[in-house]
Amino acid sequence: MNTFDSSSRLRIPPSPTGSLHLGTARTALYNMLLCKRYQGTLIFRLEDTDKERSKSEYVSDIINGFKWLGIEWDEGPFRQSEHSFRHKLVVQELLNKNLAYECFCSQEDLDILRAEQRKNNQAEGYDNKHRNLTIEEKENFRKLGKKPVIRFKLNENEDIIWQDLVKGEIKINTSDLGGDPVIAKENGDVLYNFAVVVDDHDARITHVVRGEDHLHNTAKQIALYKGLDWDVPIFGHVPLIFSEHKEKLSKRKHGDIANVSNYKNKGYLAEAIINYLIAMSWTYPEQGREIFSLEEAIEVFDIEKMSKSPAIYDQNKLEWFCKEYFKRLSSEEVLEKAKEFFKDKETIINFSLYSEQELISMFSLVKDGLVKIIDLEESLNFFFQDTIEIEKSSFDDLPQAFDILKTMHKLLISQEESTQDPKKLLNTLSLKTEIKKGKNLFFPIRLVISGTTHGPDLAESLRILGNEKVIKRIEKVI
RNA sequence: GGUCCCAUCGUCUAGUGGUUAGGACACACCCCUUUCACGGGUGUAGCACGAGUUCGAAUCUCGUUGGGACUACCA
Repeated sequence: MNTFDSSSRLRIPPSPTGSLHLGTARTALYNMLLCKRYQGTLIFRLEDTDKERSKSEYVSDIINGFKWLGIEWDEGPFRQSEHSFRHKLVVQELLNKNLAYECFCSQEDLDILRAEQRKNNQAEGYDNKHRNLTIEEKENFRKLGKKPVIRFKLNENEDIIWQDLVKGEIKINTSDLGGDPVIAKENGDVLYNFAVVVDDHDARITHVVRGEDHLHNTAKQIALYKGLDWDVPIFGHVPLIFSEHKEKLSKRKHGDIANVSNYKNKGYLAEAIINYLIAMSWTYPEQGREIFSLEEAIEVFDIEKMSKSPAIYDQNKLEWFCKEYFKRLSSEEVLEKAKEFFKDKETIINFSLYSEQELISMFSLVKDGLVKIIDLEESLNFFFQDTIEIEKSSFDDLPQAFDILKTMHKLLISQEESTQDPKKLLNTLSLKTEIKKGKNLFFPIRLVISGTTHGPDLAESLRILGNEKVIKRIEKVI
């Protein structure tokens, strides 16, 4: 059962009530994959019916995030708020058809009702009390200064059934939907479940692919489609991204990892994020294939092969993808990306301190194993620092450390040896000091030039740093 | 509480009635390396449980358990 073709119209409908969420990006990505594969049309719509919470800064964050990731759409961005006139018309239509009604229950009434239901172990929800208010009753409420919300009349005890693209048949009874849903607030603003139906219908959306947290909304929305006598789109509910504690990833609780801009700001590779996001819940048909481009995924992406269960966000796996992508880049490319990344940032990395050739050598030392551009500050900082801070105690477990350094200093000063032939320098040192174990020879030198025993290849590092810097650093210690 | 979804190594997954249950990440060990990495190799580790259907069940059915989502005049 493949329902997609070139007449398919899908959508990405983020809400600008927060910055771009990783899960939003992922469902957008799935929608785009499907659209591109079947040459359908992708509509971008901002769900900004909540005027209080929607902010223009979030709009640009979301759009920038999508652009950065390479998520493209065909139509839009549209704003749901632009359709408010149309929304009100449809509300009126529902009212006229007696499919919706005015409800004067106050928030307090509802709270009391819910508390009561909870106490009695009943399902919480509105009891549809105001479904059949007489004209007089309504007038009385109005005289009391009460303003109504509009509720949509759900058919009683009706099974809403649909064939979900990823979950299979799903059946939810209207009596389990928490009472007649409010479609328009007291102030006339329409609510999500209503606006989304009108907008999707007007945009001639054929497939709604979204997170499984919308499962119950879908039942409400199908009821609305039916009430309005509109064609019901095909639905697909993809699994959620979980945190390591197996709960829905949220920006409030999980901060940076849920925030797309965080990845961008730290210099992650968008291609790696995309690959990880796809691979999270879907497997490339070729056995064992994990690394694939967006273009390759578009060729073969299939929503029916989507996992049904949530994927736990795995930083290790993400970082593995990141490393794989950096490995596939040349040193020159990584250097270019770094220059671009650090361009407007305050950073220790000063590209004018070394020649282009030296920079390329430097980057080739750390390129493999790099997760994100910002990590370069840590792995490369010793090339740029004026003085290296070293804990004196670091030398404690290294016998002959000062012997090595003094010898090295002498060799360099006398120009018997040079950092430009680091292998020979190191060899001579090993012979002169009679140190066999590499660690005892290398660690003191590492400490002196970088302040740490971990880092890029020592010989190459010495060569790039050059005699002058190395001599200076040794002199600070001996 | 109610409704719905989900269930293969710690994690992501392959598997659609007959497999020594495969791969990847992570972890451990070994090799390579006069250091650090990279790379290569090996290993530890899984079908939640119980019935049923069947000659045969990770795979089909039911139940149990566990986890999650939803349950707004948010989206």
